[in-house]
Amino acid sequence: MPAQLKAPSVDEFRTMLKRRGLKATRQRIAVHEAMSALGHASADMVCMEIERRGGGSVTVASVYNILSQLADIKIYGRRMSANNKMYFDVNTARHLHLYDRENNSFRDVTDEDLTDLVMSKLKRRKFKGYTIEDIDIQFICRPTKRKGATS
Amino acid sequence: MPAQLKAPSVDEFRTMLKRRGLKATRQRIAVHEAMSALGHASADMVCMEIERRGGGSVTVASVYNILSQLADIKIYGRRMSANNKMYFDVNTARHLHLYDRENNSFRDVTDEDLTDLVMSKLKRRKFKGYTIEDIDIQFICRPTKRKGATS
DNA sequence: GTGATTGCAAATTTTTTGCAAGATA
DNA sequence: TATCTTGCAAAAAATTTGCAATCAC
Repeated sequence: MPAQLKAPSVDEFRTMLKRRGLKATRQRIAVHEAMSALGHASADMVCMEIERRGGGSVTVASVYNILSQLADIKIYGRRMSANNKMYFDVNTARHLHLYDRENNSFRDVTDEDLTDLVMSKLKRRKFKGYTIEDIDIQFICRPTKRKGATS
Repeated sequence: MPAQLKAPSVDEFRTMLKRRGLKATRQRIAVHEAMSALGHASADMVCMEIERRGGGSVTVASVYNILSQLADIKIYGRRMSANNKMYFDVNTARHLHLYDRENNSFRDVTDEDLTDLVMSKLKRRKFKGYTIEDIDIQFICRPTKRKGATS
């Protein structure tokens, strides 16, 4: 079963911020704690998660700004979802994704072999005029229906 | 060089519509002609393309509705872009994509081998609770800078 | 203290919806 | 003609921005 990758601890996160010259504000820490719990989330999901855990809230606008700033400096990753929302990924280590198109949710999939395979095949392909920065592999799935399933 | 896949001709498109019991309206044909020229596009891009080629315009709202309807019945595909816009793909045949993150544009990449490889590897992986419907492989690229390039 | 950061509210941008008017089969 | 479609305008949803107030260092 594909386990979720582990997110950087709050301490590690603080260090990452410091290294970039960013301040460890209550809001940024709250966002990271929410993201650690969620794995992959959109701004409003992060907001709700922060509320849910109590201890002060953060404006949606700030959450947006924080998330995209963290993604810009590659502490988080960006994921595009089919429901017109920007999702962020707490983990930047290379991995694949399983996208549940019904619930618009992501799960991590680790498969070194597959990634390596694709990468090595790739070396043989050059796309004129472009530099490949990353490869995104995603399994588009639907939850398997089963009787008696509790939604 | 990765050639763009060929889109269904207008006649083929008419047939596809008929098969689904949809009427071949001026607007739908215009959308398809624009999509054929563009390959991958968002609603507003389609709108502009329709204007550009003259011969009557179509409302953005209608373009949205037409595109998503066509995607729902799998005549078109949906692509998620990094700029928070829904892109549509005139072609539904399985293929890979090159995503230009600078211009937010897509190009088709055909690579039977790679696709087959991934598919066969995949058969060995089962994700409990999910049915895999599709695999999305995308190369995230940036245009290679070159001197004297005309933007 | 001081510059970085957030809150708030308002502006943008993208997508969706309701319903009358218009077009297609 | 009967129904499916579109236009229009307005609503909803998602994201961005400006600036004063606040906080971390």
